[in-house]
Amino acid sequence: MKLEDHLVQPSFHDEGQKLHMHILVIARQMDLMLRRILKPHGLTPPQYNVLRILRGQQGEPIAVQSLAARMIDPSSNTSRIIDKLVEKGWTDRQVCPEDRRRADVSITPAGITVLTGLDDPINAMLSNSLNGVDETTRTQLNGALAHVLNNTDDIIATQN
Amino acid sequence: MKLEDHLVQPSFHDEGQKLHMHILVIARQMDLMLRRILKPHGLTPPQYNVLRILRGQQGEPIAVQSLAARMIDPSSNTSRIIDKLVEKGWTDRQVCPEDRRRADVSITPAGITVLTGLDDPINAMLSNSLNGVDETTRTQLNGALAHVLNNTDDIIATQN
DNA sequence: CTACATTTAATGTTCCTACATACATTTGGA
DNA sequence: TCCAAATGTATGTAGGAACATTAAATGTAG
Repeated sequence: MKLEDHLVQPSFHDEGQKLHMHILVIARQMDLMLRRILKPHGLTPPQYNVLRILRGQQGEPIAVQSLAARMIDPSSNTSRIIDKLVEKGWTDRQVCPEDRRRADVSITPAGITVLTGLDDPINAMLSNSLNGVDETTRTQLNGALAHVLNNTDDIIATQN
Repeated sequence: MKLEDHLVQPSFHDEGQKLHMHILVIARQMDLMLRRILKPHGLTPPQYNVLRILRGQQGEPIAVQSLAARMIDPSSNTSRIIDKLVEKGWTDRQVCPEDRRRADVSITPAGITVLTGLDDPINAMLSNSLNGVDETTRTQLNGALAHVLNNTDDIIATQN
């Protein structure tokens, strides 16, 4: 199904607008696919994102704000996302002794187990979604998108 | 700011994963920029999306389900989005005489006026965000992303 | 023409998000 | 030492999104 069919539109006359729409629609689809995989495990995409970051810490606890900075959506309400994960026993949170304002967060063995079970289906999904896009093209895409990201960063910084 | 800095990650070893993250982060940024432009006008991105589709109809009313099919996020709660737009006087909704299950929706002159005022800032934002990406590259990107969209469509259809 | 299925839109409900605000703690200067 | 500002996290609140359910109208088979 082409973008034009998704949006039931005869054609785009502007490659830029089409690109914009492609990015939005694909991001939407990726989110949808991810949610469907995560749902049976009682996880949302931001919660999964947090667990992934914590696993990447290899046991080293991390402050809430550093977690937030690493998230795909940095405006997420990190405290409450952690709440949910603590409830389920997948993360630990405790007051940092050196600075009692801070909360040190880390992943539990149970959290690791959940993630491990998710690795295969999610990697499969990602790899399938890029089927037929060869390595060279992927690199080119990333190059161009890095450019776009730079631009959007500037725009957002200017708005602030 | 590179993707690696956004996610405070030293590097990606996999172009596919990087591409995935690029799409998610950029989509997120585009949504943020759009929301900031729309907010003073009391519009959300899905509401704006609906108004754009209605304007494209050139006066021809459209059923709620057709509207939903044209939206970037087709799972949106179209009825309630229209509620908001009707409240503000930017759309009309009336029962379709031929099939009284249907609701015919159209944009009002006031709605057109709002959109007209938004055209310039939004086009500027879009064009700025693609600064430095030449036409050839845009076309290449769209080609590759069309491929990705095909794949995600398949995956989602299979999940259903 | 009646009963039942299907279609279309609206609504109920629960959870999540965005944004603002509050609270506790630390820091740095007078 | 004391106090104002800054910092780090949590929470209050309003609104939106996701998903299921309902209600009304139409289609269809017998």
